[in-house]
Amino acid sequence: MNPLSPRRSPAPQAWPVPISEAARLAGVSARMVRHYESLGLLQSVARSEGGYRQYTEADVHTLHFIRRARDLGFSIEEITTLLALWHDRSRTSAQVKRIAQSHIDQLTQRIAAMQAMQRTLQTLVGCCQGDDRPDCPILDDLAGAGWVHGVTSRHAEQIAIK
Amino acid sequence: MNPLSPRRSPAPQAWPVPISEAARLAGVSARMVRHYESLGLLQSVARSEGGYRQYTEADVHTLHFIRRARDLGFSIEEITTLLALWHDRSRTSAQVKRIAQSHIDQLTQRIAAMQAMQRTLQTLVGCCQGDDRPDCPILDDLAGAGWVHGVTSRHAEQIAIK
DNA sequence: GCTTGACCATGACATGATGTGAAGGTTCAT
DNA sequence: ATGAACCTTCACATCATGTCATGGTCAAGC
Repeated sequence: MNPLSPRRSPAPQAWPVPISEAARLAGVSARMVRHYESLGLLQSVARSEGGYRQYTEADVHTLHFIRRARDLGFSIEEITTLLALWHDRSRTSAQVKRIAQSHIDQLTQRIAAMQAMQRTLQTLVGCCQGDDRPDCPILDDLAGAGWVHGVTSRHAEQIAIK
Repeated sequence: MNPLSPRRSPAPQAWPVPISEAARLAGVSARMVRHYESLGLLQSVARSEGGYRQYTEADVHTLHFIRRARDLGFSIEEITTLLALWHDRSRTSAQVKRIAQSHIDQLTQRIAAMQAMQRTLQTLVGCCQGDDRPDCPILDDLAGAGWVHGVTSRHAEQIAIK
């Protein structure tokens, strides 16, 4: 046998598969596979006599769904809902679309907040000589250019990030 | 005395001030003021006989610095460095600029990752009827449109977010 | 002086998604 | 039957922040 190949040959899948194989196929870590199960995203995983988890093709498909959703930035809570809709034959596409649109909106907000930070920083960096001298408009800003004992009123725009 | 005003009048600051006042002036929570101290961002906060922290104007200034840096998205670790540079008279503006630029670059990456998600989602949402029927390209994508038992090869572009 | 209420201190636990490590049991090819 | 590779569960760590619990302190009014 090829000494480089794992104990169970990776070739033409024989179901069910152990957790490491399920994780590999779905593109997540075994750690997260167990975690998703503990969160209820993956129901009723079969077990061997010795207590080992055994994954069916459907299980791996679900894991892959979760992976893809996470790649798109959905939270576990949102994924829970998406999975439920996926399995619900009486769902409406409007329900799914609403979740996706809401997520897009969240992304939009967070992107805007980060871009605001970026703009401010870019301005400061643009003003900084970046030489051997200690004078630095970046530190001046952080220290509060207009700081007078007591309250400041500068830095008005603070968009909430998350 | 005005029954609506707090125990200590908020008027023309008398130093030192207790933690609640320091927090209010700096725009952070008292919880975080203690936390920053435990992290070493704020050294040697004086204490009253009863053990209460007493903040000087310089302390509040430092807290305000931290607040501003956090608003710009700097991590505590970066802020630690920025504070050290702030207090280091032999610093060079190049050192500060390097940190800021590095942070801008991080922001750029994260923004790009989120925009990629957003684009993908926007495309999917644009394809979804959003009506009463169950057919939904969004779910189809998550389920893996081209999913065949075993590994998928779709969804190539995955920029690492953080 | 004693009570009262507002304030403060410390410490623990929670978040969300994930990694890491320890201690011990299982599987399977040799 | 042995040993390597794999699996199990549990606990702890991350990061910045909130909240809660328990108990001590301060200042004002009686």
